[in-house]
Amino acid sequence: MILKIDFASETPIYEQLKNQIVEGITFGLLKEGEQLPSVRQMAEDIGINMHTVNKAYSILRREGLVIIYKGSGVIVNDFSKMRNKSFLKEVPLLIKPVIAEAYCKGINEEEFLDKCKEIFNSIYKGKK
Amino acid sequence: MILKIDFASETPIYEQLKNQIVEGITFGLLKEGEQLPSVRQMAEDIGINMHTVNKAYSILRREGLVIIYKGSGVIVNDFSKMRNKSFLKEVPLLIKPVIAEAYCKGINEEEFLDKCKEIFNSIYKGKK
DNA sequence: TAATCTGTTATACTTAATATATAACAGATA
DNA sequence: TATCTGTTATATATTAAGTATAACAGATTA
Repeated sequence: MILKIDFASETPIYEQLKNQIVEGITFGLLKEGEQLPSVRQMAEDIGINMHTVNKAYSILRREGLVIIYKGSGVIVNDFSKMRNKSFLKEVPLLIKPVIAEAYCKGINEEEFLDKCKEIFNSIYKGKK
Repeated sequence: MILKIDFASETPIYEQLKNQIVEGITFGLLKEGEQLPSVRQMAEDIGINMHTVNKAYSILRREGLVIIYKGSGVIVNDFSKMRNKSFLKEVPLLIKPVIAEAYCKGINEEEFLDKCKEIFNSIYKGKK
């Protein structure tokens, strides 16, 4: 899996890393049970500090997306069986600002939903 | 219009303020041509610094959502005629991480799109 | 005209988040 | 026994965020 960190971005490195791993899992680039590079290896590959990687991994563990075996390594959790209903309540809080800005800039409901559907379609494509 | 700032939030104050004004415009709480409180008045109302308000206002001007008259005040721009096609390209970048996380946590396409539609419906409700 | 409002700019300061750097520790593996 | 794994601790540098004061120029109003 190829990771691209934008060092000029306002988004923190650990968050970019976390997001890309989540997307890797979602879009099928990272399979269930697959092992992630060690914190040191990942840090060396990207050219960042070990602790920055560790921060991303820890967040992923807290969210249940990976399992960390102390002394062994980090593997992708079986999220197909997972169902976190509570996150459904957070979705509106996350997308409301995006929809508001989009609407102000002349983007209508159909256009917005199409973009969402495109993303879901690329998820299904990665799964087949 | 009622503004609620969460001082314990990770989201910066100026960004919360900006988002709530954008949402105010979108959901019809702020009408076109309506004047916003001055940077000093708004700062006093919320209990924050003048510069923090100014930062939010400046961002809104850069995005074309308000017009600032130096010496006079800040008014809501006529965004009904505005169409910023370039933002349509940014939408996937903004919602992709949200969809990815939602999908990992067992939320499917229908559930996600329903949340989006609910938000759009509340926009239409505010406009009628 | 003078006073007072508006946004703007400049400077200085404090706090917190981010990221790095080293080191050491305990569990797992070869 | 080495060497890998994640983890914890400590220290440091940098940057973003927020505050505090002050001054400036344009607009408004008494």
